Amino acid sequence: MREALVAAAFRLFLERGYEQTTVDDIVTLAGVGRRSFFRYFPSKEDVVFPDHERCLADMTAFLAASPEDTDPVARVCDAARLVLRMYAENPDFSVQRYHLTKKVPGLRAYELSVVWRYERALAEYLRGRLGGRPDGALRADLIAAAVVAAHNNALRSWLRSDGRDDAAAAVDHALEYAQSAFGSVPVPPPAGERGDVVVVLARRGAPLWQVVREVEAAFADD
Amino acid sequence: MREALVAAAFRLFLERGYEQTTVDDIVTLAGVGRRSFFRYFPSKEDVVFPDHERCLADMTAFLAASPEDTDPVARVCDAARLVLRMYAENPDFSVQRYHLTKKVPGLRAYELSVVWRYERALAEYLRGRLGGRPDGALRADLIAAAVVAAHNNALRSWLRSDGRDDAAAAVDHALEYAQSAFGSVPVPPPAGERGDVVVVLARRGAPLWQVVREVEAAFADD
DNA sequence: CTCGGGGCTGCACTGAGTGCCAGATAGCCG
DNA sequence: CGGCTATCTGGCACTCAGTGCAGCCCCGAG
Repeated sequence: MREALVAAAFRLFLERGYEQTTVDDIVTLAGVGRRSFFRYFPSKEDVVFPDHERCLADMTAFLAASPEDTDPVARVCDAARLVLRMYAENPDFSVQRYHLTKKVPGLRAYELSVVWRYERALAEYLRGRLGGRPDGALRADLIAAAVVAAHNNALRSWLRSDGRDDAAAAVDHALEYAQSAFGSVPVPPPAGERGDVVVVLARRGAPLWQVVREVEAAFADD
Repeated sequence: MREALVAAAFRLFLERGYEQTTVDDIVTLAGVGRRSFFRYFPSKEDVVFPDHERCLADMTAFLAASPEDTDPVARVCDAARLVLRMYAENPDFSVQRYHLTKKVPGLRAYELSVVWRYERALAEYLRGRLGGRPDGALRADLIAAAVVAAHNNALRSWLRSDGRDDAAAAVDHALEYAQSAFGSVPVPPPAGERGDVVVVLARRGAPLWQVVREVEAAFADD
């Protein structure tokens, strides 16, 4: 039933556009009652993202099942890879949907709210792990945002390639980048002790005052 | 006219809730025709964010007017401060709206699409400045996402305080944090030369392999 | 005074989403 | 086999957001 509705909807969306297709069109093509559509999909937009609800549940379960001693940043990166895997499971479907959401503002808005829920899930997990730290919530939000942005960047470039590029490699590269930016917030030092590796990086061209601030920030940590 | 509609709308929204208020209610209270509402606001949601369109235009103008030799990361941070200033100009209005959007999913979704447009503006500017660099687009997206997340984190904590905290100080602190994470992508070295300051930072607890990768990345830059 | 244009209004219409009830279907028990 | 219930489905009527259209008023130009 769900599958029949999704199939009918996408046929019509691709054929004559999203806004030119009414829910009545979909249900008559699928041969079911109009009321049943809204039983399976709370809104017309939901039929375009039929598996995100399940994926979000998978992600929260994955995060909830994290061992205590894993690097939380690496863990949220792995959580993001879960989403990519969902997209990669049906490349054709994902590419079609990409072209649809690219040109329909309403769908773009809906997608944003979906992405936002993923980001909140990551941020909540990170808040739990960075809770006591100074600026823990701020760090959590920043890392979640960066991980999501890296994931989306890789995902979109994969979708733009019509699913031909290597999605996993692209997302690995992008996430490594995000991880490197926040490499300063990894596994907390074993209780009681404090980690002792403190080095400073500023790439070519960084103004000196920034480097100094970095050093101060590193030591002001606790 | 706009102001009358916004005032009437907010009175009703606060009094009996957003979804319990119809557009007809608003226009009868404001004493104008229903059709005029949709002349000023393309949708019911728009009346809740009456000044974002102008603010977005201000931000794009601000970015377009950037001198060539400014640090692009600092520039987008300043652009974000523009948005905060808009919120801070009408603290009461902002706080009321915050409580409204917090509990109405439709408004939250709308807000996300507004925030997304700000983020796109920042990312586009950064892409222009980081264009040639390796992974320029990826860096641009990451920095934009982090800056927006930092701004939102500070903004929300200010809104939760009912406008009593110091918004500017909070956002400065949050943005400095975001800036420090990406301090490695500042003003490009003067044409022809290459900067020579290369140091490495890993805060306490960072695994060594990550530090090594940072060093490699720093030198693989060009 | 007349004419033309811009803003305002009312009206009628489409389409999304909801509540309600009736019919079908499947499974379970006697 | 018959009946009973729970769940799924279909149809109907309704609300409300959003749009196109046509008329209206007001105001300035000639």
